[in-house]
Amino acid sequence: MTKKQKDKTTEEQILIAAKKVFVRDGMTGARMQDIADEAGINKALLHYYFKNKEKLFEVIFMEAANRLFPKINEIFTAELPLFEKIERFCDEYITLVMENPYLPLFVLNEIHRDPNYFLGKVWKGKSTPKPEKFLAQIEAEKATGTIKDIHPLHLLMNMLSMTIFPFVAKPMLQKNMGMNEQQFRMVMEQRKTEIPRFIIDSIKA
Amino acid sequence: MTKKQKDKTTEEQILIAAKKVFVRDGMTGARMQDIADEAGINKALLHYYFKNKEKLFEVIFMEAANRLFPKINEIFTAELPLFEKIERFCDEYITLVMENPYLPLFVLNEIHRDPNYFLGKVWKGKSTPKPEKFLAQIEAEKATGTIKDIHPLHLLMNMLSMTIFPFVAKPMLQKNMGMNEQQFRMVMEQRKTEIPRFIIDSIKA
DNA sequence: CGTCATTTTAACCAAATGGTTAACAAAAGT
DNA sequence: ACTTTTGTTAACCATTTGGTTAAAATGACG
Repeated sequence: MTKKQKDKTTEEQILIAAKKVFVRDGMTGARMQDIADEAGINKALLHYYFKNKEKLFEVIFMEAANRLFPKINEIFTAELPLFEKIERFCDEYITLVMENPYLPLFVLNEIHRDPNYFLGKVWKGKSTPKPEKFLAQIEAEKATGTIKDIHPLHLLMNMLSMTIFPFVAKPMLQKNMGMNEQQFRMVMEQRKTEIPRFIIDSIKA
Repeated sequence: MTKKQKDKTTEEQILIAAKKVFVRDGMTGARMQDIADEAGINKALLHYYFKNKEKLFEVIFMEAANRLFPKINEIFTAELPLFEKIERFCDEYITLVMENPYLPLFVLNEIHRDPNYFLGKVWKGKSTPKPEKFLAQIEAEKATGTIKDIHPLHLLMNMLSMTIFPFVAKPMLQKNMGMNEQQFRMVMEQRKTEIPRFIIDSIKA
């Protein structure tokens, strides 16, 4: 290609395949051959486009992490009333993750596998979350008497838990409670409003 | 040994080592050599006590699953007022998982890796959860007017999420929010009472 | 066309890994 | 004591796996 043709087809194919396999099997479980097969190409071609497994993984992981974390960080920095912040976060985050329901488990998993890699690659400079502002906002609302005396950190953890956990536990919910794809989507759709309602009911003075 | 001596030292050593390695690296990531090293024995001895990796894994996984699930099921079947049920569950479950903080991620992970294995081995006969009773109890409380009109399934999911998720996200919380082991323990200790308070504040009429 | 860079492939390689074998040590049973 | 069973080890094997090589297509461009 002279400069940059429109058809990155092969590289794109690889990235799509790699994402699928990595998210499904994790860094250790993923096999280069599987990715090659999934992309419909030769295994050597993988190393032609991406030097090695680690490099390829990094691209996929970074893309996943950079999709999940900035949205969380938004609620820390946004200039919005607390309740509205909570409502928008739950709605937007569930919408976001709905497109890739297995991303959270994948990311959590890899952080668990190598916390320092995560710290160095993802957290370095880029969108470093500053919870302080959000926590301070909660303290402020407590002072003005709009919400009860709840510990800010727990409120934050509660919101994140209720929003993210169902995705992490998705296979269990499906196998255990006999939830099919359709039902899962419906329940998560409900949770966009159920979680904020649940939280606000709990903390409003 | 004549019948069953008191020193199952070797087998116990293996199980301790296997648990450590499997929970840390998962089924695919775990290496038999690592387990052998961790147990301070020869690799062949592993296969002497446990036929193969899968068999050894099964023992570890089943033990983990059978530690985590029955407690959840308890809240479905227990004969207790709703609020008390919630309080006791959060307290007991956090206490339980605190002893093995990485078990939830491990189990969730393996269910994700092979949902049918989980369904067949763990869910088969043994302690099959019946959420119906718990959900019915919530409906009943709604009818008597002690709690608001919340969807039972969401209440259940909320409680499980807030209780379990922090353990799944533990490495992230530690690396991100700069939480050390001591702080994590303290926060989880608080959550034993914070979560029930949060829930009850939200749903009590 | 012919040349040069880019893309793609088949064959290959070294290391890692799950698992086996056969021999050896230590008890247990007699 | 000696025979048998149980526990343990070093060496080995077959397969898998990430990665390389060299050659063949493919295409850009004069």
